[in-house]
Amino acid sequence: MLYSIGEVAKKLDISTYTLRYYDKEGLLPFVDRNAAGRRVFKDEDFNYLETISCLKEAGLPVKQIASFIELCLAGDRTLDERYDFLLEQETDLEAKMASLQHTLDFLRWKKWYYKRALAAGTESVNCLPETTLTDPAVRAKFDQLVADGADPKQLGELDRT
Amino acid sequence: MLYSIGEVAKKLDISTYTLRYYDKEGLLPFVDRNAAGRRVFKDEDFNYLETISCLKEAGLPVKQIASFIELCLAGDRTLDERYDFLLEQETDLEAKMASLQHTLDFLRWKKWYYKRALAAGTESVNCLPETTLTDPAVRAKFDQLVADGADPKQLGELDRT
DNA sequence: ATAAAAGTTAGAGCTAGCTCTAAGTCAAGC
DNA sequence: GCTTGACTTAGAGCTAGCTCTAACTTTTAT
Repeated sequence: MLYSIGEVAKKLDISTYTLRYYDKEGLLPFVDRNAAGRRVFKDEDFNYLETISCLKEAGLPVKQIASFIELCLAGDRTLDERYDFLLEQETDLEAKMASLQHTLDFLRWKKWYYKRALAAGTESVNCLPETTLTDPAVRAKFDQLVADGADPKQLGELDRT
Repeated sequence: MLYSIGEVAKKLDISTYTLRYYDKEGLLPFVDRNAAGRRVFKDEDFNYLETISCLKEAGLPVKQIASFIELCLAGDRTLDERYDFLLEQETDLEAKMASLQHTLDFLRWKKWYYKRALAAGTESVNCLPETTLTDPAVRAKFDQLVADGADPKQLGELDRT
């Protein structure tokens, strides 16, 4: 099976502009051309496209993805380099996810903070007297609930019955 | 305690340029000025700065963060809006993390793929005969190992003794 | 045979998020 | 009193990643 750039764009739900931009940046050196100079995608190209979209999702800049694709096309002598590259991306992504988990923890603490404020009708229930500084005891209370096994997501959940 | 823009920049490990840019974009309306017009940060401002850096980490555009900060300064009448905002960010971030988990799964499958290729000395062990299409049976094997309880991270780990 | 749809290139334009420069003010140390 | 360094503003400049335009060619449908 062969596919035009428009068909590929539709399948991957991206614009033909973007695909041509990727090609220009060296992400699609594997794409063939027909006699008229039009891009012709093959079934096996979707292997590469899947890899590209994965690396993009992981947050890699286009140039780095291009150099990985280049390694792929260079044949079996770059197998170890490709493995190392993927290992590095795995490590980076694990770090990123850990960081996002902290961000999520923060959002949940703040949700609980606002749930308390809503119940009291005022944010000041969470603050030290006469200030807008968060009362460390309030934060400690939240941490304690979580340490005692409460689900941080549900702790901040509002009853809207 | 009061802090200059330079001190805050050092504490947060960002540039003073960036802090002024944030101010220009409305992220720091809470920062006071001294008689000479210089920015003066208070201890309680770090509450906001922590929130800002959390929302940035979550991937929110600066303008959206600015509108949340505006809500915060508007007082108790916006408590419910602020709660809803955080709830939405939590939902979005959960979706994002799920998507990154898929990306990580893909990287680990590819690591295993290359581990196999390295062991054989050639990528073709993973492909259908006479093609560069990944053999579905190879992929299925990996999925089976994971389904049987193997750690996808360790499956692709290389022995480098 | 011709009109519409889809492809091609080169290159301009756009947005977000910084990052820096220029010209000037202010504060601290010698 | 003078230099050094940190601050101020307005606005220019930069990069990444698209996104689109213009001018042209090819393919498809009527």
